[in-house]
This record gives sequence, C-alpha cells and structure tokens, in this order.
Amino acid sequence: MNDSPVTPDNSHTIAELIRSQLNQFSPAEMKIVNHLLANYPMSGMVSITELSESCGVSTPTVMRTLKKIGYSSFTTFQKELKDELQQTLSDPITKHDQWAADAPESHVLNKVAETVTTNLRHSLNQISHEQFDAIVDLLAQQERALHIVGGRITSAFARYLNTHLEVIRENVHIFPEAVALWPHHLLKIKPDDVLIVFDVRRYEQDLITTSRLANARGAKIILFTDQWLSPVAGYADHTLPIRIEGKSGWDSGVVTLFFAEALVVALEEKLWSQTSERMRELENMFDLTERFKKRTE
Amino acid sequence: MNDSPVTPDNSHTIAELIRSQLNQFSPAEMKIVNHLLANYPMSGMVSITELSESCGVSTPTVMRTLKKIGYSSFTTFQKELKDELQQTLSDPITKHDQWAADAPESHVLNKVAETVTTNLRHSLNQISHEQFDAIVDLLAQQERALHIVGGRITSAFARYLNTHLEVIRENVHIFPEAVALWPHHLLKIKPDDVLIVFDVRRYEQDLITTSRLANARGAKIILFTDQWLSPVAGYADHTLPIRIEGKSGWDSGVVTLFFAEALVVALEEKLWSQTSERMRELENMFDLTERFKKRTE
DNA sequence: TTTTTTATGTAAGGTAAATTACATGTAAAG
DNA sequence: CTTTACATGTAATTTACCTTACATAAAAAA
Repeated sequence: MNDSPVTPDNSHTIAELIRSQLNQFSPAEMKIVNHLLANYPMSGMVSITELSESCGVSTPTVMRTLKKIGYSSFTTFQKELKDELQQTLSDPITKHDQWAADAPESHVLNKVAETVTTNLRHSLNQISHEQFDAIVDLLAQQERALHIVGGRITSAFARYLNTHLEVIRENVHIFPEAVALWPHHLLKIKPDDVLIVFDVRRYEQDLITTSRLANARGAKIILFTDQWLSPVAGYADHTLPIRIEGKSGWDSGVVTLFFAEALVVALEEKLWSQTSERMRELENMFDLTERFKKRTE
Repeated sequence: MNDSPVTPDNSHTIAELIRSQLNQFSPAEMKIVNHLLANYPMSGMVSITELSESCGVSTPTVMRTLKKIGYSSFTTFQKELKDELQQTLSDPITKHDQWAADAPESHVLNKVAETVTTNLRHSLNQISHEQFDAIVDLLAQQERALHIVGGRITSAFARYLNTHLEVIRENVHIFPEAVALWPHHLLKIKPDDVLIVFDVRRYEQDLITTSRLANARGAKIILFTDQWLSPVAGYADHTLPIRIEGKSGWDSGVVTLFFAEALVVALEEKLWSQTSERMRELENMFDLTERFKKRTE
C-alpha cells in the first residue's frame, strides 16, 4: 500500500490539500469534501450552518472534517479560502486564465477545450434536429437488427456505442475486431437491418467495402464521419458530418463521441417504457456477479 | 430621503449599480463605496464590522449606505454579491451558452450539449495545470513501460488512448479484453512502470484488485475517475476526478475522453522531436498496406 | 457475547455579527 | 441666535453563528 497519505504539504490550494487526503474520509465527511470540491470555491463561502445543510450532515461533522484537513476552526478555513479566492481574482495573468480560454498562449488544456467546444458548436449547426430525430426513429425499431462497425481509431467509439445500446434495446451486434472476420459477419446482415459506420479520415478501404456490400444487401446505413465526408456517404441513408479538427493537425474524437452519446440519451428517452425493465434486469446481473463494488449510498 | 433617483435598474452588476449613483453620497458614504469598488468584489465578502473598520466609519453608516444603494440589509447585499461572484467564476469556457439552456423543453442535442459543457467546465476547474503537467511528465519518460486498463464502459477509452499513445511513444501496452488474462498481464508490470486506469462508477472489483497489485509491484498509477472517486484513488499517484454527470441518471463519457485526448496532445507536443520520426514510419506502413483510401488532396 | 472504538448527531454555551434606537454634532436657513 | 435638517457615531438589542460537550448508534475487536 502506498500510504504516505500525509505528504508534506506543498499544495497551494485548499482543493489540492483536500484531494491529497481523499482516501481517509468517512462517508459523512465524503459528502462534505465532495460538495466543497463540486463547485469550488464558492461552496465554502457560506456559514457553517448553511454548508452542513447543503451536505445533509451536522455542523460538528463539518468542524471535525475541517480539523482533519488541517484547519483549527471553520473560521480560519474560510479565511484561507477567501484569501485564495482574493489571490485568484487579483492575479489575472497567472491564475485567471486557468478559467479563461481566451489567453493567447494558454495551457494545453485550455487550447484543447477551446478547440473541442468550437467543433461542437459547428457540428451542432451542421446537423439538423430533424435529421437526428430521423436516426433515433430508425434505431427505435427493434425488429431491425443493429450492427456497428468502426475503423482503426473509431472502433473505440463503436464499442462505446455498442455497450450502451445493448442496454437499451435488443438485437445489437458489433463487428469483430479482426477485419478478416468482417465478411463473415456481413452474412448476418439482413434486408432492413441497420448498420452504423464510424469512418473519419483516413478513410479505410475495408469500411468502404463493407458498407457497399451491406447496402447491396438492403441494409440502412448510418454514418458518423468528418466534415470532409468518407466515401461511405455514397451508400449511407443518414450521414452525420462531425467537425473533428484539432489545432495543429491532430484530429479530435470528442465531438464524435458526443453525438454517439446524444443518440444513446435520445433513444433511451424514446424507448424508456420498454427499456426500464431491461435495465433492472441488468442491475440484478451486476449484483449477482459481484464484479462491481457495492454502492455505499 | 432620496427615493426619487431610482433609475430603472438595468445594471446587472453591483459595481455598476454603485457607479451609477456616485454623485449622491456623503463623505463617509464615499469612503465606503470607494473601498467597495477598490478591490471589488472581495472587499464586500467580509462582515459588516470588518468592512466598517476598513473604511473608518461605523457600522450603521454602512447599513445606511447600502439601503441608499438599494438593498434592504447588509445580508441581502452580500448574498447578491456572492451570487454575482459565483456567476463570474463558473462562466469561463463558454461565455454565453449559444445552445440556450434557457429553453425549458429543448431538443435532446441541446440538453446533452449543455450537460457536457458544464461537466467540462467543472472538471477544468477541478484539475490544476500543475497536476496535469505532472502526468504528462511521467508519461514522457519512455524508459517506463506504460500499461492501460479500463472497465466495462471505459475500456473504450483505454483503447482510444492506447491507439494514440502507441503512435507517440514506444513501450505502450493495453490490458487484454478478457479479465481472466489480467493476472497474467500484471506479471509484465515492473517497478517504475506506469499504469493508467479508467474507473468510473460503478467501480469494478477487478480494476481495484489490479491496481492494488500493480501498486504493490511498484508501479505508478494514473487514475481517470469520476467526481465521487473510485477506490483505486487510494493506490493512485495521480487522480483525475472528472465530472461525468448526465441530467437524468446517465453518465457521460465525453469529458473523460476529452482529458485523454488532451493528454495525447500535450504528450505529442512534448515529445515531438522524438515522435515525428515514428509518425513518418507509420505513414509509410499505411501506404504499404493499402488499408486506407489514398488521399486525393 | 461483551467491550471498545469510531462515526455522527443533538443540544446547549458563549460570542460575534446585524440591526435598531437614540444621541450628538455640524452646517445651512430663518 | 435659534432652529431645522442632515450626517454620523454610541449603545443596546436581537439574531445568527461557531464552538464545545455530551449522547447514541453502529462497527470492530476482544
């Protein structure tokens, strides 16, 4: 066990100080520190009474927690928090651009955040709600078997989507990893089945071929691709052109995942009556197999 | 009593409200508003006693001044100031949410977009640049072998990260899909190796055990988890607590992927001199295997 | 099982803060 | 030279908060 819980305190924000001890809190104490970190630092800028009520614990518990963290009283804790906030606000160059993405030479995190939100905005403008809804409607028809396939990089998204859709509806199948097995899997695709394809540059020959053949067998094709459109678009019934541009050449997959996730949410809402039972069963499975840690809440 | 000059209040910060009335204050009142504006807004985040002392006036004078400005009591004044500050702090990335959270019954796409950007914002506030940089530094040490593992849902992210890191540096290994093979893979982990673990709720027993054992073998552990922290945090050297909350119960993975991607970008920048050669080789491979469509541009 | 420890809440205290009431002083108006 | 209105401080009251002491229940150890 790597104990060393009390590392020499070089954390210069209270948040870091708390996080460095996150493993040594009791349940009630966890409620408190979670709430503190949740919308830091303003969550701490209230009276101890208010704070304790927001957390659903008693005020002495708050006191004890703060003592544990290293403050002799609530008052001194809040004073330090206030100082830290003061520092942050009055030091715009160093600290404030931790929150502001507009600084020209900013941290990587901010640059990537900026890029991703831009991509998201453009993609949302590009894809109409009707188009999206049409896809959801198609996926809601459970008599159509659903197949999912992705490429070298996008196969991760294919898996992610598969894992979630499997919970929501039946008849969901993902293509095997080995490309050599794809022709075999193609045989399972019947007319009126649905095939979801992820293909962003660089477009892969196997995906193109597979889509063409699936199309020939009468399958509906939904395509997740980038703004330059994969050749698969020629066979697709629904194409989602997603902006994947990264600043210096790299491609971002975040927005692609976003749309996959939105699809899951929309479908779950639509099928809820039929789905809830399915999810309950799954919960039971999890409980029985004990693969998961029991929830403490 | 000067009730008349109450202009229709379209100033939405308290500072503006004060400035709009700067001509109607008595000397003692001037001391107060000047001090308030001087280092706004933190000057107002103290007790009325403290505030009055800083200004060299009495507490009732402060009260009267605030009443004049338009607040019924010091308490309500401070509450509004607090709200304003909160607003400022939680509005860094998206200045004005273009996708309107204000539409009550908006389209799923907008709701999910709102959720995701909120998650992103909170996570960025939660994770310090130093912490992130420390992780990048660790991953840049190529003499340390790098192992990646994820759970039921997060294994998709593990794969995504693996695919990208493999391009950037050598000595990257992902855990096999079958959990039964994990103990075997554990044997490959040497002291000073690095293990990246993805574990969001529901936390998986196998991941916890694996992390414990890897830790015992002397490996450094980097953990991607959610705001409630996987138990793996107890063994981790670096923990990224990422907000994954979805509106109606579902968990979002988009921000988790964001941080994985940011890690890739940062590492690529850092290792560029050593990496570029590697990437050129990869390009050649792609050309040779003809798996990809030739670029037409 | 019994005992001890740990976790957490209830209640009471003392204290500081916010608000109100009153008093004093200053400056302009009669 | 009053008188009145305004400006501001002192003091008293009430309210809310922080803190400590004690009690209880659950968990761990014996």
